[in-house]
This record gives sequence, C-alpha cells and structure tokens, in this order.
Amino acid sequence: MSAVTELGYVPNGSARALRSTRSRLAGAIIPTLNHAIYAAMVDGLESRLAESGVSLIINTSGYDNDIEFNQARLLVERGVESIVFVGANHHAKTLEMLDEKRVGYVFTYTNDPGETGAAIGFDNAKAGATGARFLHDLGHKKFAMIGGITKDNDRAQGRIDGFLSELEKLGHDRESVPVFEAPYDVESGRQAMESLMQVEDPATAVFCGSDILAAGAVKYCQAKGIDVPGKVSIMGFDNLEIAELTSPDLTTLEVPARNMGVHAADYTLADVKQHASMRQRELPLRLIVRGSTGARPD
Amino acid sequence: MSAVTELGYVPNGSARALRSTRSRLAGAIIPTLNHAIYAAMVDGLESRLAESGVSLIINTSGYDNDIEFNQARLLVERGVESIVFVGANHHAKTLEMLDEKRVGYVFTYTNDPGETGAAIGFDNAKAGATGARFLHDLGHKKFAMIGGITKDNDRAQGRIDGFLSELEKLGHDRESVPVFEAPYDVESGRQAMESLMQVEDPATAVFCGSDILAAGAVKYCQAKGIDVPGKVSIMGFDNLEIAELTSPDLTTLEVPARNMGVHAADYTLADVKQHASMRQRELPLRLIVRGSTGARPD
DNA sequence: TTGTAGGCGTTATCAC
DNA sequence: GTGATAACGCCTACAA
Repeated sequence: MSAVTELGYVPNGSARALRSTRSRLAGAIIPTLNHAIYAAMVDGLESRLAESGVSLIINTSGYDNDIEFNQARLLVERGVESIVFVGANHHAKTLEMLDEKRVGYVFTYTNDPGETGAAIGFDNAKAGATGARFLHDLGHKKFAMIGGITKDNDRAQGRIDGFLSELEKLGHDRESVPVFEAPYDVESGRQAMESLMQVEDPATAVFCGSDILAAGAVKYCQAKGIDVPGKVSIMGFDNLEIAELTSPDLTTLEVPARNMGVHAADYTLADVKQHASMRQRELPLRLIVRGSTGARPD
Repeated sequence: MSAVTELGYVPNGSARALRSTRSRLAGAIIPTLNHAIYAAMVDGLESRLAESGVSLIINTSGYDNDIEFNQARLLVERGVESIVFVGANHHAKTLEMLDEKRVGYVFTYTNDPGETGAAIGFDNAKAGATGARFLHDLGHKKFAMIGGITKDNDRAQGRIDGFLSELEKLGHDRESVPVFEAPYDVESGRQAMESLMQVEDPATAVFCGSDILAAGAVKYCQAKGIDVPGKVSIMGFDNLEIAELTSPDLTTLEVPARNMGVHAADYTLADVKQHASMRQRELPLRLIVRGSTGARPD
C-alpha cells in the first residue's frame, strides 16, 4: 500500500470490469435536469450510490422514449448494472433489451412496476384524486386542470385521469372540466391560466400537475388582479421551494423526490435475490394546505 | 450488421476501453444538484456530450474538497477522459493527480484557469462589483450583503470581495458593510435578512449572492410589511425562474448556467492540441432590472 | 506465503 | 481485402 501511494497507482476500472463482469456503474435516464423534481431525485440517488462506491451515469431523454432507447443501449454498452427510470412508460424493446442483457431496472414516480421491473414512488392517479377531493370538499363546483404534456408521460396522464375520475365519482360532469396540457415552466402555466379565464363562467378551482404551472397560474391572477383564493383556488403539485414564494403561497401535494432516489439506490444496491420482495415501494404523499386555496366564492 | 440486430449484440465498453485506452466517459463534480444553477449546467453538459456519444458520470461533493478528491480519484479509476469542476478552488493534490494521470479538467463558474486547467465562466469579483455599482448609482449609502458560505467556495468569496472592493472604490467605508454568509436556501436568506434589519439604522441596499437568498430576504420583508424597494432594495444573482415569482420580482445578474455546461462539453470534446487556445472563455453576465430595487429612500 | 498462467472482449497489426 | 494473433490490466485459480 505504501508503494501504491508512492507511485500514485490507480486501478484500471475497465480491466477490472472486464475481468470481473462487475462494473460498479449504474445509469439513470430522466426527462431533464432542469426540473427541480428530477434533479432532487438524482441527487438522492447519486449520494446513496456513492456511499457504496457505485458511480452514476446520467442521461436526459427530454421526455422522448426513442431517445431513451438509444441511451439505454449505450448504458448497457458501458456495462451499467442497473438503470433508474422515471415513470413506467417505456418502449417494450427497451425493457426487453435490458431483460435479455440481465440489466436490472427500477421505475420512480410511479407505483406500477410493469411486467418485470420495480417501482418506487406513488400512485399518480390516486394523487390526482386527492386533489379533486380536496377541492370538492371546499365546495367547488367548477373545476379545471392544467397538467403536463402527456406524450410519453404516464405521470402527467395519471394525474389527469385520477383527477377527472374522482370528480366524476363525486358527482361532477367529467366532460365539462377543461384540461390544458402545458410544458413545465412558469410562462406556460401563466398562458394556460389566461386561456382558462377567458370563458364566460370560469372554473373556481384549478388543479395543476406541478407547482411550476401553479406558480404561473397564480402569477397571471396576481397581474390581472384576480383574487386567489377569493375568486379562484389554485392547487399545485410537488411542493418545490417555489411553492412558498408565490403570493399567495401554494397549496400542494408534497412528493418525496429525493427519497425516491435514495430508495431507488437501495434497490439497485440490493442483492438480486432480494429484488423480488422489493418490487413495489409506495411512498406517502403529503397534502400541504397554504394560501392559494379556499372555499368556493359564495 | 444484420447479425448484430438478430443476436442483440452490444459491444463491451470495458473491453473496448481497455484495449483502445479511450473510454468515451467524462466526469463532473459539482457541489449539489439541489441548486438549479448547477443542475442547469449539468443538463447542458450532458446534452452536448451525448451528441458526441460521450457519457457523463456525475458526483456531488457537497462543497467539500476532501470528498471531491476521493471522487476525482474514483473517476480516474473509471477511466474518464476529463472532469468538469465548479470553481477554481480545489486541493492541489487533486489537480496534481489529474495532471499525472493525463486526465484533462475544466473549471466552470469562474474565469480563473489555475496553473494548468481551463476556465469557462465569468469573473465573480467583477460580478460583485457590478452589483455594487448598480446599487451605488441608485443613490444608496448603506449597504449589506448576504452571500453564500465561503468555505471551499471561491465563487461566493469572489462575489463578496468584488462587492466590497467596488464600494470602497466608490467612496464607501468597507468596514461598515455587514456581510452574512448563508447556505443557499430560502429560509437562510430570510433569517439573514431578519438579523440584518434588527440594527438601528439598517442598510437600504442588500446584495445577495443568489436569487434563492434574495427570495428569502424579500419574503421576510413581505411578511413584516417592509416596503421593497421603497424602504430597502434587494438584488439577487443567477436569474433563476424564481426571480420572477417573488413580490416584487428580483433585480438580478443573469448567469449563463446551461451555456457554461455546453461550452465545458465543447472543451472536453475538443482535441487536446486545441486546448491551449481554449484555456479561458469568459461568458457575459446580464444585469436584469426588475421591481426589487429602487432609489434610496430620501 | 509467493509466484505464474490464462482469459475476459476488443482492436491493431501483420502476414497472406 | 481477409483472417489470424497479440496485447490492453486485472482477477482467479492453481502450483511451487
């Protein structure tokens, strides 16, 4: 060991991986790092893996499953021992390739482990339903939703579906609920809210698929002098740091983003024999009531 | 090639790397992914590298240079061809090891390339000076600063130094400017602002080392009914999305976070022969004036 | 305990 | 061109 330090020897990971067929490498494919919710998950994932000497290769797919397939292929080529995905919606050929190559994978932000995978997260439909029930219980009759883009995004779709289904169960007419899809940025949220308020007798309760969208919606109202929650209640999702910066601050559902990364790392690090018993891990969401929601205006 | 698709052949990257001594792997060591500014840089970095088939291993050091050394070592072991750092402040032994192992490196968020490195970013001291001049030109006489924790963080230190030096040049007494150090989160910014306003004749112009801190400061004032910018001007740094969500929205200096990542990737991808001519790349900052700053209260 | 041979999957080289 | 061969650095197994 003294020779090691003296000569500055560093083992060659490639040779070691080649010989031992263990790379100590994991991969993560997420939509983007520009959204705090994914960055936080990756932060938790990386930190936990690092404790066990596993390095993380990260790829951003831009919500595109075709790109994702190519990235997964490249990760296999790099020899990763497992891959962490976001959501359960992926090309069949992607997962088949991983199965064939004996590369494990975990889905996050969902509780659907698919045929052969594992899931660490929560039920997006149930979350949407929670939002619906909360707003219904405040007495609202006219609802709207601003959700994320649903293409290749089962989380966004699930939240919308859950919200609408629950409203229906509660006796509201599902067809009369306007649903906007918008990319996760403040300006898109603002625009969606603008369109939403153009109609004659607009919604008094708006459920948003992300705090980012809700922040844009609140911002629009603030600029136009529309009282929140006096005139319209706005509810967010995620409980990002921004949820406490808007005026009023946001009622929202807290998602355990960082924790999902930590648990995904634990799954990745666990012995393959244990995987069967870890196929599904549902983490609790927390409803956080702040100033952006209130009773239906008389 | 038809056999390749038929058999599902995927080349073995470890074997290829071993034989060719080229891993097509790069590393990044950043303080944390929980700060949008670093996440955005990594997003740009990863996207650009991916275009050229280079994968990115990412590590978070938590602003600790000892941890950083170990991560750099592990990255060398993994065979990365270059490492992207944040800032120019690193252990000498870290950089020496990389020099010895012929692993290239780039610093971001700084214009100081050190002895043997490269720098893609901006001059933090100059940025601090810009803040000082802007607030001085508004007529302010009493200043304060809420900066980041300066331990192992040359960017936070540089901004503070630049701010104070410029104030001195402009005829103010440097010693009378209170400087708070706070971790980059809203609550810490709020607390710092609270302490700052306790004194008898508090500052009328507060420069913050990050929009996050400025957001906390504005939030404190909003809660206490202190008029911003009527009573006190608050200036941020970074131009994060939150800068437009506070009330009032934040005057700030825009940092080209994503672009630094893209340019760092270009440096990484460039031929080693070209590196000498790319040692320093200064990207422009942009002063964005919004509602949180105004003239000195009579 | 210390030493040595073989092979992991590539790629570069050299002989044909 | 086409095809055989050696070597990258490490780990394991077996021999001394």
